[in-house]
Amino acid sequence: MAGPITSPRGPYAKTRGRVEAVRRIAFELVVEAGYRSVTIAEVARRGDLTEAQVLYHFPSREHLLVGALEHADSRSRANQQVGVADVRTAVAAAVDADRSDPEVLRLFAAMSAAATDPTHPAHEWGTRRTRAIVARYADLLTDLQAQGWADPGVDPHRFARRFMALWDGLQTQWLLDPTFDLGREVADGLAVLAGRSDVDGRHSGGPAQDA
Amino acid sequence: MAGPITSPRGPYAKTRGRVEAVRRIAFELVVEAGYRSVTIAEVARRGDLTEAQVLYHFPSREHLLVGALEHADSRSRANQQVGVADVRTAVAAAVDADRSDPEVLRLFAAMSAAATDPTHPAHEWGTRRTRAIVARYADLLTDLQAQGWADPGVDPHRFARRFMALWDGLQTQWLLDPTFDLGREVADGLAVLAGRSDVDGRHSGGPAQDA
DNA sequence: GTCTATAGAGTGATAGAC
DNA sequence: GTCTATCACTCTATAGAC
Repeated sequence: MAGPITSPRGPYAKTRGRVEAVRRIAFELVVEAGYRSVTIAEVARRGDLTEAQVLYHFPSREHLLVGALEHADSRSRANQQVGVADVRTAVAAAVDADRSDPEVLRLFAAMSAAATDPTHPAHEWGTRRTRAIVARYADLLTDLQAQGWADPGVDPHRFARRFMALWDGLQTQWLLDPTFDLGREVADGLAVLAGRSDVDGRHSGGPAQDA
Repeated sequence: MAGPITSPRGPYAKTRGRVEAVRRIAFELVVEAGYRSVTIAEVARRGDLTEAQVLYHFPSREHLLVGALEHADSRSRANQQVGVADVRTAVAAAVDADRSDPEVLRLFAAMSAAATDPTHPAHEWGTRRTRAIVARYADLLTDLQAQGWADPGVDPHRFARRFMALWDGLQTQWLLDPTFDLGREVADGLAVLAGRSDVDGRHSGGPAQDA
């Protein structure tokens, strides 16, 4: 796993504590007021540090945002042990958990796009995240196939890519205009991509509730 | 259609020409060096304007980027009349066209995420874009159903949401790590979402060429 | 390794001239 | 309506002290 990207610069250090504290402050700022409100000056104020101190540990504002992201990752990893008992309800639950902090989702969306540039500080974070998620979803499909829920003809890796893309894309649409049931759309999308022709995307419960 | 968001402030004006020129300059900067290189100073230099002049027509850097986006939109609208003869090759062709300017795609991805915030200058652009695309894809599915290519049980509006989400998501993944065939993935994803169980996502050509 | 001091570039707000 | 002038703030790079 190789540790977080914005790690302490040296092996000694007051740094460990500082860095952790700053990450938390940045994260809280995101939750409270959105990532656009995260500024070096504001983080310094809240942490009772000078701007130069913050800047020493996080060489740029973008690094600060990556720090907030990592803090969010470590937090949600705790809640992440969803049983695979019923995947669709598990997915819906995951969506619900996310939905309570839309500003964090916004940060994820913005960083995922920015991370696309190899020179961006979030690049490594984005690469790791994508690899990890694709691997997890591929495993998920394999399980679902073993349980007879998913079509055994679907390739797990390609499924994983698609499901991740679909989830991220739906999330962005939902952040833009939260008038549809994200949990339902993600869950139904999962079923369709898993090759279940019985469940939705089709006949089932009728058209979604938005226009 | 109501005209572009970054429209001239008044009805008279040198403005029309200026604004158009600046939009073009910003767009070209994106193509050449990525959206991060778009700065008020650089645009002013290239347009032989003062920074204050640029700032008058585009009250912030973000507005400038929206301008670049609109320029891109108007450009691609020309090439956009793809026949629906063979959808999958049409999709692949669209992907190819896009792929020649990855920096523009990056701008789209970044702005789509940022537009999510109702106070962001790109919000209206994002809302319009999403509505337009969803409407277009819904029509597309209806056509494909009429032709017997797509499963008639699939709801066009929900399909449209999904396909847009999938395409956007795959594009971001591809920008991050362009080691898979984006055109193929989008085309196959379309088939799966349209309810064609014969085509891919399954048995067909074997696993994709990347790990 | 940690931090101070400083300076330069980029962003954006305002008051007022034309 | 269009633009000049000016200023305050944020970000970031650097040199060097502790």
